[in-house]
Amino acid sequence: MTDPTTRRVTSADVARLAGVSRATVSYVLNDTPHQTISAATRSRVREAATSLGYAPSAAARALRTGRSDVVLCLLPDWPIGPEVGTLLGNLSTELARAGMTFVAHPGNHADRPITDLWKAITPAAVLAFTDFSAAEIAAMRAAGVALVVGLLGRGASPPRELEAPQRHVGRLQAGHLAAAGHTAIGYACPDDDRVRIFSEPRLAGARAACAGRGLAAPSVRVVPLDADAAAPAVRAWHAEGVTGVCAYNDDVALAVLAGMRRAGLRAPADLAVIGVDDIPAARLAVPALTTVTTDQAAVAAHLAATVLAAVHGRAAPAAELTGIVTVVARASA
Amino acid sequence: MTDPTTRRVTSADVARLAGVSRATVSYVLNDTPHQTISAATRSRVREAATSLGYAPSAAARALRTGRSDVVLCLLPDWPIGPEVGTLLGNLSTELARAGMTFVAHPGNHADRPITDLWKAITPAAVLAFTDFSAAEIAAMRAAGVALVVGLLGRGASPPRELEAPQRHVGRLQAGHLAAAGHTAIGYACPDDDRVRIFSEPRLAGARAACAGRGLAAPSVRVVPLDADAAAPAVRAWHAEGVTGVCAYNDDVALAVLAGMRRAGLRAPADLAVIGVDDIPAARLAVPALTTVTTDQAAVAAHLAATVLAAVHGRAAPAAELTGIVTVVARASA
DNA sequence: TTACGTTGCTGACACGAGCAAGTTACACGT
DNA sequence: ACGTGTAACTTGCTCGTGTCAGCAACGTAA
Repeated sequence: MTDPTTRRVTSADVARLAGVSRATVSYVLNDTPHQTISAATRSRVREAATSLGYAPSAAARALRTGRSDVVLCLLPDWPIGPEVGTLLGNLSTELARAGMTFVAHPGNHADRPITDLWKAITPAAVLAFTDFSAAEIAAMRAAGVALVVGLLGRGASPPRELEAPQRHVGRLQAGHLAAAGHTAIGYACPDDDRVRIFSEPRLAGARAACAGRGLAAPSVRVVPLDADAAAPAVRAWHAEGVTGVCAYNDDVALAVLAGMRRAGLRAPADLAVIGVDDIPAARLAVPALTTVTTDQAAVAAHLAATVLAAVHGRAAPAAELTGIVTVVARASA
Repeated sequence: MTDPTTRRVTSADVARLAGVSRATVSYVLNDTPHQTISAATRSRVREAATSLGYAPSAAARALRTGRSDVVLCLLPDWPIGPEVGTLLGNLSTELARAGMTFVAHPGNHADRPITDLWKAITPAAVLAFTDFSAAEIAAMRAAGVALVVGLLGRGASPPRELEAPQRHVGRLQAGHLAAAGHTAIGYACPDDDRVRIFSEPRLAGARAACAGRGLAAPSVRVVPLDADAAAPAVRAWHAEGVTGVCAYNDDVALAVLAGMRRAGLRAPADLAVIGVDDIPAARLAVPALTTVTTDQAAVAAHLAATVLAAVHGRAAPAAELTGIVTVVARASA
């Protein structure tokens, strides 16, 4: 497989074949401004490059320029769903348009200190869902990372990039239930502590929506992803008079529906349920699940703009990230 | 944000502070074998490095050594589910253990030619779900990529790494239905052509299982992820005497169940359904969905071993990748 | 005394690309 | 004839690291 005999094609090879100097090759292939190179030479160089299959060395380029055009996203250690998947895809497209390369690193920060990452890749920017410690940020700076963005984080100021839309998700859920006449509202959390970083802002948004309408704060219960385990929580809500439940996401919402079936309750008559994400299973559930969906393309565009602005030394763009969250009304609420 | 005043800490800075030469710093920090360095000097260098917060430059190291310790995975352009997510996570852990760094690039190969990738990153190996063209492979080789692995691909020889387990998925599905006494079997495909690369081997496996038992080939129908749209397909199967359906994945299986509800059929009495992936919604469905699950940790371990072997110039390990797929029997089949 | 091995370190050269500064050659204006 | 300008290049330094060859000092055996 590995073939040590075939040497790498360098710009020197191209220069030799085209009969010019290495500098000229660099100028031509990078379209360096303020350089006057004849059309004939340009095409000779281009031809030589393609005929040799020349590909510039990423390492050498990064070393020389000091920057690397790579944006690294540290993924959380819980399994990512399709929404995060599309977010990453959109982000990649958006950044590629600006000449940057987006890559994601599935995180197992327990397994491996992130510091090991910098001796493999030196990104121009790092995105992460969780917050960084001051020491981690210092380490990244030392390794040459220009920008560090924590997307979510408890009580950070200024609020993190994704904090506002996540809060709005919860606000919309509770608002939808309130608008339908529900006055006692529940909030269904997953039993996985690792998603706290997402569930906390959503719950905060739901709380705010209730407070804004003079309703009692949501009754929070943990709902495992299992019908039998979910049933007690559902019964407890019913007993305390809760008539509408906001779920952390669609999976949890489906668990609430399953628990209701076990408990002999009907949605939305006995308990209305609203989820988040609009996964395919949501529209296929019985009853079809009302949910809240986020325009991932818009989020990606905003994050990309933020990264690009910071990398180029401009101020971060202010954007309205609440209009991109919408309710998908179906039968369950 | 960007602070051009603070210069990067280099090994020369460390050397100066420790009062030794740069070479010594390199030997100490890399634990280079066959180098005799006194314990006193070693600790002086280590101390200087940590006190300065020294982090070696990934670019310079990659340039010098010619290799980069990075394994890049090109993701397909359809949204990835949690299974692929955990596969990536496990792969990352497994490779990290061997000192390699795993990153994933969400692919939109239409948007951007992959060749642009190599001028940002030069990976030691590239994994991809789709097949590469000969030209693409040549381009990667030219850019210094040691190993290229296509995980799936139609009619490739030798068969791709993931081909066998994917076929086995289909074989297990059909086998489970046959064992339950079903003799006329259907196969439910998604309406998204982009997942062909996965659905084809699975369908082939189901076909093989039917043929092996003397049954007719599965009746293939496209089932969109919508109850109303799925109902006609379900009715058609019922009309032609099909009593058991293998679905491409759990989402499609849920669509079949939803279509059955529309058509007034009951599972598993009228039509048994078996999915793939064991997503959370599967166990919460009515009836609870029987499905097939893959041990992603085992797959990750095998892929990691393959990559490591190739990078180090050893032969690829042969592994049995069929025992890691198992049926999760629930109510729907 | 001389030859030789070991310990502990340093000097210098690559790796491949970007870019500032320098060098021709030629045209133009006076 | 002579300075000036400019098109079209080239020379040479630099980025930060790994590593080979070498060098002094210090035994130690012949």
